[in-house]
Amino acid sequence: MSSESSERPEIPAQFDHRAVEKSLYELWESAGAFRAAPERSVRSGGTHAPYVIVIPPPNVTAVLHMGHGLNNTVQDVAMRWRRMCGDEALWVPGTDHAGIATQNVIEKQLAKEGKTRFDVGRDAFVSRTTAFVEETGGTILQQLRAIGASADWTRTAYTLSPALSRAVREAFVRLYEKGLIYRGYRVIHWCPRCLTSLSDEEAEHHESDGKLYHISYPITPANSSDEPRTITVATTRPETMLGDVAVAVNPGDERYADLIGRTVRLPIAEVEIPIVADEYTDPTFGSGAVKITPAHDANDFEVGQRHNLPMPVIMSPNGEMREGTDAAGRVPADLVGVDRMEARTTIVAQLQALGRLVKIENHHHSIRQCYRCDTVVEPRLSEQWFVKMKPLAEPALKAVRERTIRVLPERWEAVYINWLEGIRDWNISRQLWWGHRIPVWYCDGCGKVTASRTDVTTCPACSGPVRQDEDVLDTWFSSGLWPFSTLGWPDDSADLKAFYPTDLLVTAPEILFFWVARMIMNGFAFMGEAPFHTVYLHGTVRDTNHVKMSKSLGNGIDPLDVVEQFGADALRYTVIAGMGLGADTILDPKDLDRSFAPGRNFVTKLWNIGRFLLTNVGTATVKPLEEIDPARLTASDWWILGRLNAAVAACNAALGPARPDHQVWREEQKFSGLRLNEYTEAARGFAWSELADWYLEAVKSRVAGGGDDREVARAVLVHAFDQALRLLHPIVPFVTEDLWQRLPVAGKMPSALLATSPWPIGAPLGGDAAAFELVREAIGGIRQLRAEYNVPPGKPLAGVVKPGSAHARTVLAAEGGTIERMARCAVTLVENTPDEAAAHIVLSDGTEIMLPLAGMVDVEKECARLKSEVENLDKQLTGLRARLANENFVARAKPEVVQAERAKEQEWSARRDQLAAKVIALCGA
RNA sequence: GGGCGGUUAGCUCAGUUGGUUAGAGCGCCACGUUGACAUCGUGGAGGUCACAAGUUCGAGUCUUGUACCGCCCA
Repeated sequence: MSSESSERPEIPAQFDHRAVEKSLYELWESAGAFRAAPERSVRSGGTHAPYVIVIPPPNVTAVLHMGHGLNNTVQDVAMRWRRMCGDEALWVPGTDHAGIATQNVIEKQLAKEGKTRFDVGRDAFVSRTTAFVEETGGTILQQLRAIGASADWTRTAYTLSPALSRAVREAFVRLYEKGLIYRGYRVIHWCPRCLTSLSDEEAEHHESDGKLYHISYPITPANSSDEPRTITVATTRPETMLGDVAVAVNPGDERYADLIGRTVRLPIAEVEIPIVADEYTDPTFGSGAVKITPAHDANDFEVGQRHNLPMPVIMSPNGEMREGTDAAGRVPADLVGVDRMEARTTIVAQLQALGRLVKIENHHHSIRQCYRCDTVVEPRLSEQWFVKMKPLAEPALKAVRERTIRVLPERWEAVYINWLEGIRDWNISRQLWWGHRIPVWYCDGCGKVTASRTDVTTCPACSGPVRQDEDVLDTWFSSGLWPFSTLGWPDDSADLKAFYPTDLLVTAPEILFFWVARMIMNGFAFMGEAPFHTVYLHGTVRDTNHVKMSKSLGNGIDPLDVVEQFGADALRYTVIAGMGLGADTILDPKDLDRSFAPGRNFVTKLWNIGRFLLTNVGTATVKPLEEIDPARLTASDWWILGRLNAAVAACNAALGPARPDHQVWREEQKFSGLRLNEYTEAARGFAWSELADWYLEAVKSRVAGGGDDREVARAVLVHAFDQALRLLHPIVPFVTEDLWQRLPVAGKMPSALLATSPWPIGAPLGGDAAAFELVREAIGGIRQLRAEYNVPPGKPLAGVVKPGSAHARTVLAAEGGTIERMARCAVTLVENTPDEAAAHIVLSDGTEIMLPLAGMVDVEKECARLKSEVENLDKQLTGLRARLANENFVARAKPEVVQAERAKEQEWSARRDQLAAKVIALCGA
């Protein structure tokens, strides 16, 4: 035995993720592997192309769930891939102050103490919330480390930090100065529970089975002899009738033509309101007459404006019936203070008693609910700040249409364009206390309104006292600045120069409008450039019933449980391998073992490959492949190097291109890349199905032996494994780094990390990678016969082989040992196979293998098997020949297709004849 | 009501400009521990690509329609 046998390293039998993940993460972090340096970016005179991702900032109160797990794993795969490719990779982490969500958390705390925020007051409330965030706010970022997220933590951002708050003020004031922010009275979406207005996006549509109430309003007689008449209106919200100011009919509707200009007496409220003509009224819906409630319906508001109608508000902010602006005398005493839902029941009963209720129909429609608390949204007239969106949307539309920005999967581009084309102004006022207070000051003395980057204490016009707007900005206003506010904007910072624009944005389609579109608009508005060139929208994590996972439904999976049980790598591998572009991820919260089996199994397999390889290779330094004389490489060596090249190419094709060549995506590249499942399959297939299943087996005896060939085998083996680990590192960073650290590679610095090692590059191949395919086919054939004849896998066999060519003879002679070991079958090369009772197989190149299997071969069975194979080939050949006989095919198909079909015909028919001859010899038929 | 998407193996999904006998993982069946790995190995079964019509030499792939499911918007 050589001295190296005593240098077998100790490798644990199992990869103990609990013991190593934390220390590996600390190793990366302490080495600064995730830290980006602006001076290295080519934009700042450096030599590295920057590759930047800004994290979709999780809510500061959030804890990690599978949605975060998936989202951040995708980003980390991209980051680690680009880092290894030599980019100056920057992943900016951070959190979002999440106005409504965070305020809700603190309000719930207060409720437990029997208090409301109004009891404690604004300042105390904000202090309390700030303290809460300081205490718990870093939780989710800490949790991201557990799944291996390679973010640059030195750049951790927070939307409500002083720096980012300054960016918010700058953005607000700039838009205000350009006239793109204005204040106005509108019917907005109001959440009576959160007590704030919502944007269109925050008021979500939900299908619901409601009722359509038909109510007759008595028409006021023109004179005493006038017949009593009524007009019937249809509504889903009868309680709003107290705020009715008109009945509208379509001007072309003959049924009502003579009534236009008359008035009706509104029941219950007992006020006189006009009948007006307006195109808005759909004559085919309901009765063709519609009640107009301008303060509680956005469409009615517009009708009201057109006809100069009053706009009485008949509900209080918390959704109780109450006389508000312009509503004096409209709400009867018995309804005051009654909740709007209860008021509906009461009013319907009263209408019935009055004989005014004509009928009630079932009506399927969609109603808006608050995206935070699901409360039915109340349209409500109020004064709010708005962003004028049309001018901002134009460059954002253009960018996608002209391929500066691509959205994957492709179908979301259509959704994005459709939304931007119909964009409406954005209500950015929130009647909350937690958030960026609107930087506008009012002077009650002279009426001056001042928007300012710095706090205003006295009126710039009259020096009188001023008061700041009470409201805060929509959280999405600040997150919309994220790609540049996190890099130091509005300062002309080194980071901004080096890293803006960013590259990739990874998120869920739900926030395409909320966030992605607004970042794009802001990118153009404030930076003059798109904030990123690629938007990658991934699917949703669901349970086996396809229900979205959520804490409240109890069907969630805690990623940290998964990490604890199976390791971060298993979690990552499972979600990445199973993720088609834009496809949902289905996991079973009741069976984590099964759900995460793909990842767990793969990590175990990879560990075992490494363990075997390392113990057999030993600790002595392995020569780099370049120092090995190519003439010494065997068929299996060339084969695995060829497969490696193919795997590298497949991984690159699945992942890239990383960025457009010249700012704009070429049409043919626009939707390519980021096929993470394909990438995973290519890397997995190489490591498992090729390296482990074939090469490792083929090379075993060479590595166990001694002499020069052992050096060759060690060099090829370690090279192939090293490259495999690199390909796999972005997916399973921990186990690959652990194994890679143990590789006895020559010249490797002790401080070297796989995380910052170069991504594999395919190398030109100097030998025949295909020769070994014949060996694999021979082994497969023998194994198949073994299984068919129920020959135990352990029982050695002796086979006779007639090579199909001189080349095959050479290969089989050289690799006979491999076949013997892998198929447990010694092979003897012959000129002609004897015609005796035996099991046969013919390989694609015509090589015949015969296993005598004395006493085991059932001649009848073997004949049947061979005959069925001949029949099968005949069937295939019939189709193939028909195609080739078709003049149209030969004339119109591409030449290379025809050529391939001809070659196939040759091969199949030769094989068929060979098998048919076998049948005659063996079965005499 | 408008728009978009999906329907491929028992399950979850791939399938690039139309071109071999449509793939992977999990699950299933049979056999198997010769120590890298039973979280494994070897072999295998399983699909008229939702349905109908059309274009084409050729359709899972393109066109139209139908059914069912889902998403976005009003």
